[in-house]
Amino acid sequence: MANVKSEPAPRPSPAELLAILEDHGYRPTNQRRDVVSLLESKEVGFTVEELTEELIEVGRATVYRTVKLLLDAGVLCKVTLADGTPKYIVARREHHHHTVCVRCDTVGEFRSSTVERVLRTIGADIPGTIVGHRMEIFLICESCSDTINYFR
Amino acid sequence: MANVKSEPAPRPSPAELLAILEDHGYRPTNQRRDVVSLLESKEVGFTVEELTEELIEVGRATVYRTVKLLLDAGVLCKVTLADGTPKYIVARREHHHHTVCVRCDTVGEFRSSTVERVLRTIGADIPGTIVGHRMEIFLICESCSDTINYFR
DNA sequence: CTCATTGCAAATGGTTTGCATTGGG
DNA sequence: CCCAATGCAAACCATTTGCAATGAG
Repeated sequence: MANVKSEPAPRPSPAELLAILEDHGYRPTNQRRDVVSLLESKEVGFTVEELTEELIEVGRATVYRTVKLLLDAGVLCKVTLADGTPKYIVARREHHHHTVCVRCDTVGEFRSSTVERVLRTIGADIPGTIVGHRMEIFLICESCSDTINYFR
Repeated sequence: MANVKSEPAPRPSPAELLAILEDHGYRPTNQRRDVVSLLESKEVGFTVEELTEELIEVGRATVYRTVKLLLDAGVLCKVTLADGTPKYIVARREHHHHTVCVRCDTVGEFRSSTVERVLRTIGADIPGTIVGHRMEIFLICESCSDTINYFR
């Protein structure tokens, strides 16, 4: 218990996301507005392809460009599933890690001060200057284990 | 200190790698022999493209197929660099994590019983059944920080 | 003789880019 | 008016696949 926070934290609103882009010097165009608005409905991790399908009015390249801007701004995270395919999620926290369900690919977010502390400790034993880390926990989520799957 | 082992452990020899493939029911063909032999000279993490360039006598598809067999057999690991590009390394240990130098992309290996213990503890606080994890530590390795780089 | 393995080239998935066009500030 | 931003299609990178040819047991 404690030390692990996996409760959903408040997510930035579309307006806030747009403001973040403006802070980085990018214009709040209609296309960018459309992309960040759509993000509001994305809860579990999505692909860029999904975005482009729902945003027929925005060119694929623009969607990718906007996703990249948001990635650079730190408001989106790219998560690599166990099989290597990429998904994106809207970040709720500054620094965090991801959980990925190996059955349904749902991506979650958690942070643990214990992990951070341990990593700092470990750092002392690893040659070089540590500048960051990444961690994913693979699991079978509750709704997947609740579902008795007769076909597996 | 202690608890973190980052010293190079003995690596499987080409003959051992080939034997592992045979154990999995795959024939020790000349192409596979060539691939595993080349692995012996690979210390810091390599791309499949590098392998194909040095193995002009082996078809690209065969190199990829062999890499996949070795990946499945657990003797190769795929590591995703900070920028998303994939590299491969020959695994020295059963379960371990990777360090990646953000300057030179050199991939290292380490394991830490502390990390494993902490992850088990955290598991109790995360909903679902944990089936695995992945972790990368990004750093600036010693030779990169030793090198004063006038061009950065 | 047969089936695993190979090589080629084409297809794939995810993403980026060149370039001419558009549209806010 | 100008430059940031866009859309399109082509390029790109890592990887996979279909299929006919090969080759080892």
